[in-house]
Amino acid sequence: MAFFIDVIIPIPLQKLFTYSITNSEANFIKPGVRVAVPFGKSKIYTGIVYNVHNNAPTAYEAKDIQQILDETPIVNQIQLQLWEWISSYYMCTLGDVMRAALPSAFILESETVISKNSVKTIDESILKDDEFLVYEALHHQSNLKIHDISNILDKKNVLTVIKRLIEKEAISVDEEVFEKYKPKLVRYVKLHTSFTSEKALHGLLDELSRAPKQRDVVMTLFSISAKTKKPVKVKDLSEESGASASIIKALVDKGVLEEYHIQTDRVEYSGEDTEASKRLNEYQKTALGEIKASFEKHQVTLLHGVTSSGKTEVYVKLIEDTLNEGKQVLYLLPEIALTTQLITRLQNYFGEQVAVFHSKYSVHERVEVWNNVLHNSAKAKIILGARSSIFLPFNNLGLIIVDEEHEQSFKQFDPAPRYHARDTAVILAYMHQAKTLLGSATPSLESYFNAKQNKYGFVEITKRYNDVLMPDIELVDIKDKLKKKRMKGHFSDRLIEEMTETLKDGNQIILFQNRRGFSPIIECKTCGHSPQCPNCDVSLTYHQYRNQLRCHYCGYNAAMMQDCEACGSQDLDNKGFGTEQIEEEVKLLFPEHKVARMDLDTTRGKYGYEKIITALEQQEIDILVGTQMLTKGLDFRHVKLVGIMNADNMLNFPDFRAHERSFQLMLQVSGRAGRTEERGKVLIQTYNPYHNILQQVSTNNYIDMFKEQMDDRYNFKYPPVYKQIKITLKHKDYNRVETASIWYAKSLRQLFKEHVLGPESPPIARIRNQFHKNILVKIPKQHSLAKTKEAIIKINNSFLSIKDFRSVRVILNVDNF
DNA sequence: AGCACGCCGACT
DNA sequence: GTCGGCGTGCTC
Repeated sequence: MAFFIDVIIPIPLQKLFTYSITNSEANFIKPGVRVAVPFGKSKIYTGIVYNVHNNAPTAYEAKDIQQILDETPIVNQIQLQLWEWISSYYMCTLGDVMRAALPSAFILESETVISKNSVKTIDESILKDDEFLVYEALHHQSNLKIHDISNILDKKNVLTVIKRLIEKEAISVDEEVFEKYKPKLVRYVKLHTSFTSEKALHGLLDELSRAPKQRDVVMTLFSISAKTKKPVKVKDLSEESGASASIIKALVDKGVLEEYHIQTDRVEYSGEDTEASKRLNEYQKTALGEIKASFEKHQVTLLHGVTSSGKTEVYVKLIEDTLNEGKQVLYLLPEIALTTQLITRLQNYFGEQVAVFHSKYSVHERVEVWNNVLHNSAKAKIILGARSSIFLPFNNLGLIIVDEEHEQSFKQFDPAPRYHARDTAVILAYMHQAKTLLGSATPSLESYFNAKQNKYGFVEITKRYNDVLMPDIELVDIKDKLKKKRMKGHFSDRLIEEMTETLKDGNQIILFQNRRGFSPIIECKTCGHSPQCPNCDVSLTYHQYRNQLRCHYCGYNAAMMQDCEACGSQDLDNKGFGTEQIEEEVKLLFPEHKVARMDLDTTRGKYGYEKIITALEQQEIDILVGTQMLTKGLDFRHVKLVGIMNADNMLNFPDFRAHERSFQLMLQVSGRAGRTEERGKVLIQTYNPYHNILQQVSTNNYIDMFKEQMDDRYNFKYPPVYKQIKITLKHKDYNRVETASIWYAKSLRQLFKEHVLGPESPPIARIRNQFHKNILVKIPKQHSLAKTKEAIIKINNSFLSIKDFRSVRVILNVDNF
């Protein structure tokens, strides 16, 4: 009987591809195994086996696979099921999901390798200039990659040159697949077995008496292995004995020492013994009990605990319980909250059972975590990770914790799969028959709504840890202050007053400004012109630290000009303000205090973020100015004052969630104030202190905010009352997207009537020279989401069959919030 | 997504 | 006249 496999290929194509395999391969191959398959004319891709069957395709001849890459599946059945769910719910291909799910080191791709034709030498005079350049390069290097050749010739289209060279039989090409992951090997040494007897050993030491350095090394080796009773690393031996690598090598060459390698993990925890988890206070204990009770009835439970209420301790207890049942735990956090602080805290409790998985890890490290989870290793019982860790190969999951559940960064916007990690986690937990705990001080409306609807269980902690009071929040009317001339730059007299007071007591201050850059916009005072990005429809932002103008959308940058490009006037003005300018102003106001800034620019690099945090922790910084980043993961005892420089720019953001987000953001930032006995103080500067959201923030009234926002969501048919799908069309020609989007919206409207909004140009209509158009489909709760998606896919297919529209890129975004 | 094939403008 | 631009179609 003939055997075939359906394979997922990591390209955005809807279909699976069928390959033929031999009978003996069929014994080996199981779903979830990687195979290398030929695809198209010359490429070789890594595919994941989806299933094995005997149905020969009728319309075409199935190709043979090139090789099997794994002995056992690296992806399990539950994962394949989850991939399936993501691809159908978020309207993307399985290939898209595969690309996002697997560490890139698992996805091998072939590369074309060019080498000189060794069989015959050719007459160089028949070669053209560019051909000769390549041919000559092959004299120095045995083989070249496509990439190397484009460097040599300094152009991108090199395929024609290569083709001509093949015709002239000067070169040959090969497709090679490279294994990207290499296990890390550590060198160890031991005494050669011929010296194990007492007598041989004495002989050896005598012999070495004339080589004291070498003798030392051998003696050190003895003492280390006697002390640790473990294999001895070359590195340790050389450090301990002070001997250079060459001395050790001489001993190995002599046959005195024997060298061997052991594969080790790159990520290893070598901390102190685990400490017992803390005892919970009364409120935490009650909450824990309630969560457990809630899990009896609900698969998902929402934990609403005010900032600093000690949610983490409650999580720790739940994790302990789950580990005792012998199950794995996934602890999801937004990327920026994954700080060393939290990692160390959990490692103190659970030691090496904690594995961390996030984007700053190298591909190698990720493969190791993946394998540890796959083999249910003791090193990966608890996974602490950002959104992509939902893709790890869990086989025995008992609990998923989604901390800071309201965070927007759980949703992936680009590229596909545009999944929401919190919602996907709920599905994943369901597939494992596991429980999900969502935690937040400011839950998202949708989660709170689900809890209200009794879809989720609900538990609250209303008191802060150690009964610390909630910070005192004061609104400062800067419109009034401005009128009364009580503003110094962007600082009101109230804020300066509180800052002075705080600094006098030796406490720290955090200033929050929701915008980066020095002053986003440069404007000519004479003609009103402001420099624009050539690729996007935005004004360029001024960045003082490099004295340049930058575009936040495409990365374009230019040197800051001296005079206006339009009229030549030298009178240029800064409009708006960002973190850099606040930092400058603070330095002028409080010259004797240490000021630092935390935003995307200052936290680049692997440890940029940690450095600032440590400095603040050790009180090397008195005043920290920053953006969003400040809201997460910081837990400092000496921050007493938090200043929100301008509440209005977030409230006025054109998005249906702007109010909800502002509320969450302001409360989260406020939560940074006064985490110990002393009560913290928060000042919010605004032009509109009577704004409902600000009133709700200042009274910490989540319920009111929820009710009022939900009314709006009902009235304007927004989530969580309605579901929504956003369709974005992109093209470099404005007229093309325009007509295309009108066509698309019209087709949608025939089916969904008034539930279709748009097409509309987004506030920034052009990004990277592509014009955008948005169409929004709102789906009432009683409508079937699946049917709606089917209909959209149908419309999308007819859209793509129209010749004029084929070049328009369509992006479908389910739950685009 | 790649990559080959095929048809039109700007250069030796 | 060729080189190289990118619109179009296909991939088991």
